[in-house]
Amino acid sequence: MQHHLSEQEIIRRENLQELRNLGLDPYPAEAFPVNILAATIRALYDPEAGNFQDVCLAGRLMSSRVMGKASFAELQDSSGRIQLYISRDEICPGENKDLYNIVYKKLLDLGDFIGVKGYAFLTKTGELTVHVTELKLLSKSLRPLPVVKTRVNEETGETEVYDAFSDPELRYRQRYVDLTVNAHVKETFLKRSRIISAMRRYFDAQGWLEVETPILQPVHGGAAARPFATHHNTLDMALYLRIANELYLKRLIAGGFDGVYEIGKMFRNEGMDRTHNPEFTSMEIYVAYKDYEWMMRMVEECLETIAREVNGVTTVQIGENAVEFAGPYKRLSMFEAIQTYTGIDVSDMDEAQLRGACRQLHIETDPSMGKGKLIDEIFSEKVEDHLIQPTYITDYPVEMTPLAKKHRSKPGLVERFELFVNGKEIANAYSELNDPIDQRQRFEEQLQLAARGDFEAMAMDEDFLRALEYGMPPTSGLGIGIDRLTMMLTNQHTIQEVLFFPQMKPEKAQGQEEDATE
RNA sequence: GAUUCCGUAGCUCAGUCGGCUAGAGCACUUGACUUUUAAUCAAGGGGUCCUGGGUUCGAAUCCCAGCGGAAUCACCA
Repeated sequence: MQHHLSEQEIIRRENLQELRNLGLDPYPAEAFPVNILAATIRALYDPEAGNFQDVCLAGRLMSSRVMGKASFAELQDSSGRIQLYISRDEICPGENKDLYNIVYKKLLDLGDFIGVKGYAFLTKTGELTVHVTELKLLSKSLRPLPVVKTRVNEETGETEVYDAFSDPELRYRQRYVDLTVNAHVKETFLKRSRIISAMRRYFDAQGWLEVETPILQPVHGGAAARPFATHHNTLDMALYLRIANELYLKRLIAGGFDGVYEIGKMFRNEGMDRTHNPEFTSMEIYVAYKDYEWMMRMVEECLETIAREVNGVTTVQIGENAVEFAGPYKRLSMFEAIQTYTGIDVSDMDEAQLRGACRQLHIETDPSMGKGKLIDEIFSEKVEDHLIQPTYITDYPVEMTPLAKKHRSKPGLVERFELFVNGKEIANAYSELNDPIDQRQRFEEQLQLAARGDFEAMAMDEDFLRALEYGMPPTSGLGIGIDRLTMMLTNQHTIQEVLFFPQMKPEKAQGQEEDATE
């Protein structure tokens, strides 16, 4: 249904028709022979050499200052903006001045895609400018973009922004507008893309294989979370959108691959906030014949490489903190960390003693919590916030971690680490449990937790157990939350700022059917 | 899910002890101007004050409900 047109939209549609009446196609089909980006000219123009004398570029018309028979305008392409100088007699060499007087001055609107040919020069105020010799409309814009203006304050030297397009709802719902008018937004997403490609390059260079595993899973396993449920009509069976891919990747290690990794979406039917979106991107990797000690060294090298490739340096400013991603990272066992920040030694406590410790620390508990969960509560309440510089927390209680191998020397613990940066977990890794009998027992303990009311307890996966029974080599596995990592490396503090299209409520509540899934 | 705050022009925002025709800047329209740059100058148009009820002689303003959003808190990455 057509929305109510504003005055400015009506004018743009009239301009569109007027262009057609003049025989100009507002949406021409043919390619435009772009040969340069604005940023390239800006970086390499040399007034002495007089280079860039035959440029052809295209983008949106973002501002226009008409001064009679000459105009200055700004063109914005994928790389940024550059000023245009448009002189009437230059683009209209003959008697007919319509292209300038009518098409350019009256029928073009801000936001239109145009193509120009011309040559670079410096104006007498020193602004790098493309002197336009040819001008062509490439695509008409029918809605006005927000006009964001900036000025450099001469006293402070800071760039001041006027009329910023800043409403988060509008920015997320209309990301195309956000990307067009807010240059820093584009920068964040470019970095996100570079983070993923740098990670992929690093893994590929080690000879590990990128794989894809099912998103639709009959048994949701590999993590503690509530899934989205769906239904396959032909098979007439329940399927779940994956909450993790861990158990499938380990099947592939059992199948004989030395290293496999997957970068992909996971789906969890849980709350949404500044750090959680229902679908998010995770990287999981499994490497045979390795352990979690080896994995810690690998993660250090990998993150240092990524930080360097994305930001050029290994130090990242995250809010108030300068975080150093070059390894080696500090290591603390979970019990050491709790002792350090609470003064309490929980290493030998039973469930009742742990409840007492929680009371002492003013941490709420409920009866469904087992020993592992109680320790986890103390840790997240009292320790996490202190872990600013990259820190490995190692050796978790076995109750918390049903898929990790028991510690080689510390009874009751597993060989697991999580990496914390700026008070948040960004990686989780184990020496993977490959003893099928132990694994079956762990699943059974999870079933008991589920019976006590823990919704997040894992389900038994018989096929995975069958794979382990055939045999899986000793393996170390790692998961990294790509969105969280991106937030850190780009200094963004909401997940919505690193997702192009964060999940939102429907735009119009009226006339929308609510799904009866609650 | 809980609490607090917000919703006025295309954009950013003023405007509430309830009171005349709801304002500003940018954007838009008309005109002037051949090296400007938040271009300038002159004139002009543009509003479901989120929606629906209520109180009142009178509601953008007060009350109730709803919708949408933000922040903080709780849980999962």
